[in-house]
Amino acid sequence: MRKLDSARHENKRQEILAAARRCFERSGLKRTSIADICKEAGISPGHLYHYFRSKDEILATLSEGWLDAVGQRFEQLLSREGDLVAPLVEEVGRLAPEGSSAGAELVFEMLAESTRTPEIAAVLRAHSHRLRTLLGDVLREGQCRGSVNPDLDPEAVATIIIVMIDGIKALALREPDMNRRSAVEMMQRVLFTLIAQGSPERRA
Amino acid sequence: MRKLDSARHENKRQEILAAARRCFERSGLKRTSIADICKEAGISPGHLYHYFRSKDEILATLSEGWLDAVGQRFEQLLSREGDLVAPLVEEVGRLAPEGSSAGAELVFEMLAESTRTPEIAAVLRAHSHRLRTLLGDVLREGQCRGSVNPDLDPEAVATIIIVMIDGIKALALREPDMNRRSAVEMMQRVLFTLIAQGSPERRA
Amino acid sequence: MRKLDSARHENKRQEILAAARRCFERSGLKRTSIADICKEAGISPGHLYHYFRSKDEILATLSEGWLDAVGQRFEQLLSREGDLVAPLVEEVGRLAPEGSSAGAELVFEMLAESTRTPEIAAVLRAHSHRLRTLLGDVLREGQCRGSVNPDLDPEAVATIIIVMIDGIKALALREPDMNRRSAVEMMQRVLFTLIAQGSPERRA
Amino acid sequence: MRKLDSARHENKRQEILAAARRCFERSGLKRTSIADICKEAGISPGHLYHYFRSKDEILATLSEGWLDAVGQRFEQLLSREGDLVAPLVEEVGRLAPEGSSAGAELVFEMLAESTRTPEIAAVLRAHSHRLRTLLGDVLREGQCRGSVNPDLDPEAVATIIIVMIDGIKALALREPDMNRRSAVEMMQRVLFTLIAQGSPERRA
DNA sequence: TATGAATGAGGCTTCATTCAT
DNA sequence: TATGAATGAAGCCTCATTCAT
Repeated sequence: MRKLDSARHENKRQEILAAARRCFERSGLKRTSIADICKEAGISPGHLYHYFRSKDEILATLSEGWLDAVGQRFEQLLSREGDLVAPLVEEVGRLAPEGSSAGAELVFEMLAESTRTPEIAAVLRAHSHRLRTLLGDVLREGQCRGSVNPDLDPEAVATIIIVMIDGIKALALREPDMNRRSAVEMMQRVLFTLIAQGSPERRA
Repeated sequence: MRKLDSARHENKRQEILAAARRCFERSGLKRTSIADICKEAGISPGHLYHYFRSKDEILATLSEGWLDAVGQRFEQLLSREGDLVAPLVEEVGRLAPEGSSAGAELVFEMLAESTRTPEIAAVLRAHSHRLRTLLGDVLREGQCRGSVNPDLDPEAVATIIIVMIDGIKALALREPDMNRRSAVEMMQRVLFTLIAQGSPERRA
Repeated sequence: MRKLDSARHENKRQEILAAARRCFERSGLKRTSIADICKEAGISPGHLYHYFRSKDEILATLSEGWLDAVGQRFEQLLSREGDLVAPLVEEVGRLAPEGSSAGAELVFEMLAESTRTPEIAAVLRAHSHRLRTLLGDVLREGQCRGSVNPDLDPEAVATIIIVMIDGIKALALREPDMNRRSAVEMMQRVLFTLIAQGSPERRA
Repeated sequence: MRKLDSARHENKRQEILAAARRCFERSGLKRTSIADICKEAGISPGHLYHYFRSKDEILATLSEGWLDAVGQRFEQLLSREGDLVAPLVEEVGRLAPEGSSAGAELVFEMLAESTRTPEIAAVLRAHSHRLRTLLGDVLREGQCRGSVNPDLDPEAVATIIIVMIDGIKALALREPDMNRRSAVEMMQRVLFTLIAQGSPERRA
């Protein structure tokens, strides 16, 4: 009984989160009202408060799940065989939103909010840490396997990668009509040059 | 007579803009109400509308001025003698917010808003274009002077630089406590390697 | 359960409409604020928006209901036996506001607004059409029964009647203290002469 | 000196009135702000208060002048030779706004306001009286000349005419797209039949 | 678990009018 | 005579949240 109920509860929670996500992506954080989310989720305003204590909690929960997904993709890299550099660079390129700006606005709205909402700041920080750790692990593994330049500091490179990912998302918003392909490719080349093991005299 | 009056008008406008900027930086775009700005500027709620037609117009004006400032710094590069690569890389590094996050939130809030507010999108797009042109000019000039790798496409590199600048600002918000020095330095190194023409042993 | 709830909802809607109507009649369209209506209805300012999307919607709904009532009175004429001319003329006379100006101001405020508010214009136009159709039907029926002059164009006469009704309402506002009885009677006589079939010497 | 000044003053007053009229006709009574009038008149908001004590005073003054014009047209009828009925009916028909609704909204906005603004009520009442007197005079003169039915009460007929004029203006707002020609003609025919002395078989 | 009625503060903006110059 | 800066109350509407059922 309990199990069932809590499973049901969790289900509904996820449904609401999904609805919230759709709303946020459609209309933005601030422009999405609780009423909007309820309508999208097909529940009543009052009922939502059985599942979440506040709008902020919805956002926080949502963000965690959403950022988790990004993390997972990098985690999978580790389980691959052979060269890691190419797949890593590939994966970074894939994060560049191709057509739409995906949920990039949401990230930026969160970044903007983070100075004033500690919970959001915490979520973002946690995600950064995790992503850096993951990327660091990948790079370290790459160094073991000999495909990544052993002179590099994995964490610093990981940070560079994070910077680039955010930067490209920003670009997608700054110039939605731009063909970002060439920029992304050049960025991938830069990254490849930076990471790949090769003629060691090219780098310090 | 006229001059004086319109000077006064312009003065007040600037005062209000300054007040708005303080408010935006203190509380964020959406959390700042017209009333807040008026209080900060020491005027009555209605009076603000003698100077600006709407909250959006305030933001747009503010942004233009603010983004202009960034543009000017790059413009000055062009008037320099000798090598342009080092100063350029230097300048990019300087945009990495050292202690506070400067007005970075504002940019991200604007990026977040841009999907839904065409005016803001226009401002951001215009700034991107201008910045890319400026950076492109600097790089081209560098190619003429022989300090920049002539094989590079100036516009593509300019785009990379913009991506990096935004990315670093995001980083400053993601991890405010982080020592970003090393990350910035590494990024500068990457940039230098990308741009600079010639013997790689020139750099550490 | 459902039924009950939506009945309740409808009830409250009607209460609010009634309150709005009282306010409009007391203070006029533009001088009545949402706050006034809420106070009159005994609800909070925000709550009104559960029932109506805007002040305009309130007006439109109100008007429809109100204009419907007028329409019904003419509809009933059709179900009568015998002569239709006298009852019709009677009914028109009854529309002349006796003591107070009833809701005449409201109509005129709507007429004044109609040039600038398409929704209101639509309501008024729809009502005119409906009224003309109704009156036309009555007149046609009268022609069948032989009491209405068969040479008349029912629609044109219907239009004349509408003109007279509006004109009398205007008169009630132009000269509230005037004894409108004689004017109304003369107008009825004119109408009768115009419509009625038969010996012309019957009327002066 | 005085004369000149007060002539100038009067001039400016008229200019402002003209500007106000344009604004009122363009945007309606309530939607026209003092600022709008000032812009249209090319003066500053503060300055307007040298010429008029309030917005209401502007409206009152304007209305007087405007309604005067209508009065004058009927006054001229009296100075005509011969038959008065045809010209009178003609004149009434001319008041039916052909294409645009002219300033009809303004009248109705005033009618709507009149219940709550005694000054406006007074203006409207005065105008009604004057118009009735004028029309009464015309009709009486017609009776003397033998072209108007001597059995009629001139004041009552005058009232009917006023009613019809207002009613047609309302019609022009109710159905702006309607071809009002036939309605107006029928109304003129009705009026003619009512007023004219003589063989009743002349008209349908 | 579920509803939706209800709140009330707060947001942006407008505007008639006054006042210093 | 003329300006336009300045006021502040009010208007319409939104919305996160609570509460009775």
